[in-house]
Amino acid sequence: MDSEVSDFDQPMGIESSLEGENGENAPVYCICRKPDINCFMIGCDNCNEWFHGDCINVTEKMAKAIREWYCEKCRRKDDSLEIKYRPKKTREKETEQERLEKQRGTPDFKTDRRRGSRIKRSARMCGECEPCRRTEDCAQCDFCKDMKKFGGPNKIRQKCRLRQCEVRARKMLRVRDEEFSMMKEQDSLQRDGQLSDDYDEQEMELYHQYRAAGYDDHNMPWLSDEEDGPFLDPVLRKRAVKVKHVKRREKKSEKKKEEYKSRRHKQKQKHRDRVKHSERGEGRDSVGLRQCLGPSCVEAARPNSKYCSEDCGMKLAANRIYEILPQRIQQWQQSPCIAEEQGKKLLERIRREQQSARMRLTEMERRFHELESIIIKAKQQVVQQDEEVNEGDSDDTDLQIFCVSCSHPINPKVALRHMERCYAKYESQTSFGSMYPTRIEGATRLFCDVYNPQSKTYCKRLQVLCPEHSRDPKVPADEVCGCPLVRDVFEPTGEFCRVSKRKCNKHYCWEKLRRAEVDLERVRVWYKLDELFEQERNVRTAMTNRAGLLALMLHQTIQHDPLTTDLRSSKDR
DNA sequence: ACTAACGATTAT
DNA sequence: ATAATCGTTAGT
Repeated sequence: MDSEVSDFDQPMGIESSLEGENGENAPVYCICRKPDINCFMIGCDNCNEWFHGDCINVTEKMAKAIREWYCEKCRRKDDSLEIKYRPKKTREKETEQERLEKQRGTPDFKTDRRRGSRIKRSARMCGECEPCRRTEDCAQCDFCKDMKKFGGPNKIRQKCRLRQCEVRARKMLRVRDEEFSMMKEQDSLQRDGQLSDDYDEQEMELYHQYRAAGYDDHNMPWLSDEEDGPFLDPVLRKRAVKVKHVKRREKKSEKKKEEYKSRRHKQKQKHRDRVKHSERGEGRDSVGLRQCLGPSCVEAARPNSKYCSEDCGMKLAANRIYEILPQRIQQWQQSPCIAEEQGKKLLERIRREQQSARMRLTEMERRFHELESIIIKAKQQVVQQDEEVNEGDSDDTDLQIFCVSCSHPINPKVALRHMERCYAKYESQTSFGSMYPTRIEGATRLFCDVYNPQSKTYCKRLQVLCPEHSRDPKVPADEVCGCPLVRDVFEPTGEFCRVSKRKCNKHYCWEKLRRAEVDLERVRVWYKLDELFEQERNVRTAMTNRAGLLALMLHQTIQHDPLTTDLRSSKDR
């Protein structure tokens, strides 16, 4: 939601008084053009202006139900803009507006796709500053490193420092002072670098680490590049990490000392830091141009690159592959691959399951046809006029039944009929759709698949029991019920119920239910098959990738102890 | 005053 | 169901 209670809404605490400096050049808002922000405000999703709830008669409570809000001016200018409300789940009572929306049809069926095109605004996001506009996490700040996606423990759970709003995020969450200068520098480095796109921040960071660890590319040209991480000797790599940690600690103690000094002094220090960083990071490159690392190339490298051209980079990469790959392939073939064995076993199992699923499918198709022929046969029966079925009817009359859908008391005689209709009534009020039509080859009559242009979805109920898109056909007066009669619940007698279909309360809609039973099972089998196919595909991809170029280049199997080639101990198997 | 941690809420 | 990220709090 784009409306919000501003963080100044609460009584001034320590924190907000600290942040008060943000309001120094207080901007004005709303139709009243006053700088007041100590009350509930709502932002226009078109012009981004903020409005006081009181000035435009929108309460905080109303705003809770609003998903997109547009000010009057914008709405007057552009007719297509209308305030959108969120569909309510277990929220408080429906608002008047919401109900209107509902009556107009299925209100929210994935029609709202404005995310991404617009920056969201909230209590902690002004939506306008650079950090708010940023969409990528920097992957290097402490918050990023904490994130699961960057392999962190997810303990801090704050968003990337570079994405903390300049205006509204808490100060302590924004970019830290001592890191700020470095990041800024990197930013500008990237901006005027010719190959700026090839260097993202992560790579820059790696680059810095690498420099910090004291390697010199010229001694080890093979190990000089960004993507070389995995090739580093583990010992060397460890040392690199250590160096980095030391640096961290130094930084910390430096900061502690500084806390005793004046603020002014601190800023001076910051400046010095910046100079220091730039010297270390870039100084040499900008003065003496480096030579391109391309094989036998004598050109100068392009700024921010190690090569004079893409071509040289590619050549070097190709050479690298020629050099390393044959050795890797040999290594690969030397040791048995357990994952490969397991994969094969898994594939076998999957295939067996596929086999049985297919058999089950044929069986279900057979039953499908069988049922259809039974139904055809049943229709040929003649209604038996005289025998008005009244077994047990008399003593049922004082029994009371309540409909499971509407909870009204109903006559047991018509209970089935009523409940079926009642259920259909409610069921047809909801939609059950998917974006895609069903495409199953060789399958007849499974899903309803009626297209709903409003929600752009296809109905995914079973066709035979979709009350929304198919009415039960009107029963002609002379039609027979025709339900196959059974003995002991399951054993068919070969006879059919010969009561008039309109009058038979016992077997109401029996064809529909029997068809649904079969179809449901067919759907299940199809799902199972689908799942198995996917599994098979996954296993296959894994197996192909395992000995693929990339994997061979990136990983290798090290046999730490030649005596135990196969690390599986006997008890494992 | 500050940070790490974490439950809770919201978005996807 | 999971990811993102907010507000709160205990600990330093």
